[in-house]
Amino acid sequence: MATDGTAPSDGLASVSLAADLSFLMARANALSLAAGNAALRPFGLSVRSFSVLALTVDGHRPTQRDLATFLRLDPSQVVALVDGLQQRGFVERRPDPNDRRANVVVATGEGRGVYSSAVVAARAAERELHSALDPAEREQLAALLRRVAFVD
Amino acid sequence: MATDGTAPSDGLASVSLAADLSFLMARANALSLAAGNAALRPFGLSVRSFSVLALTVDGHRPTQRDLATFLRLDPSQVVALVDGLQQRGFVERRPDPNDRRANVVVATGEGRGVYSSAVVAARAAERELHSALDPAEREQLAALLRRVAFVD
DNA sequence: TATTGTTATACTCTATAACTATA
DNA sequence: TATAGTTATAGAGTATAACAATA
Repeated sequence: MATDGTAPSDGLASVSLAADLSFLMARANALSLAAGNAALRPFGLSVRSFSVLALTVDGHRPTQRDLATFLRLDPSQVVALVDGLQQRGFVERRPDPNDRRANVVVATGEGRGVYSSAVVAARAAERELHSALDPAEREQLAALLRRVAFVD
Repeated sequence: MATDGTAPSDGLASVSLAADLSFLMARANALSLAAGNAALRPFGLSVRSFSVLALTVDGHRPTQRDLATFLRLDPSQVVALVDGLQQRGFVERRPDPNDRRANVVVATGEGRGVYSSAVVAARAAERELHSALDPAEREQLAALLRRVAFVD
């Protein structure tokens, strides 16, 4: 392709890198992240803060440490994320009755309301991004990713 | 699970977020990025700089603009990446004979040597990360990701 | 002694705007 | 008028170390 010495415009897609799982994953994730953040911005959320909110709205009462472990974040990052959500009135810190060192993070009524709207927008953006795949393929992709993401 | 009001240790895996394609992709990519960077560090490379080097070693003569477009990076980021690779003697900037504004980026002999070692380490790290999948499943994952990553 | 949340710091990554030289 | 490369800068995101309160 470029054996003639000319600069290709988009022939790069034929390079070995394009067969690289890591590269494909990075590229797909970049698109996913951008679409997710764009969809969540009107709600004052990012993919990151949405993830924290999602973990507090359906009956779980995670400590900040639980959030850090599950989201693979440093505890200091969770502090900043919970600060942001608390300032907007979406979550509250409550003392953990089982451990006086720990804070349990719970969604407020307002937080649950914002989440229920935001999750619809996020799912729509996700479907849009994966419109090249049919529902069965989407489930197949999720199953494969789950096995890679949760090897532990 | 937490309907009794106690804080779960890892029950978060049952939350709706874990079924979220974007979340799974972000998590899988984070693992992939960490493994890739660790594997490439001994060569003085990161996943990012490795990608640039890979695009210059097999006969292509991309301009910096080509690199930015294909890697979905801002041109200013490509400047910094090429600077780093050039300082290590892995690539050179050459004037583009077809456009005096543009630089063509070409790998040096040393750059090609480092790449051929680094790509082995990167592929090994990738296989290790995806050890939960058999070869057919890995190809299936790559095919699905390719269709999401290259919708264009 | 070890752990939870916190603060502080630094380093990478990302996004943006402006400038120059060419087209 | 638009494009390639560059510079500068500011904002995210990430990683690390240290500290007070508690286990």
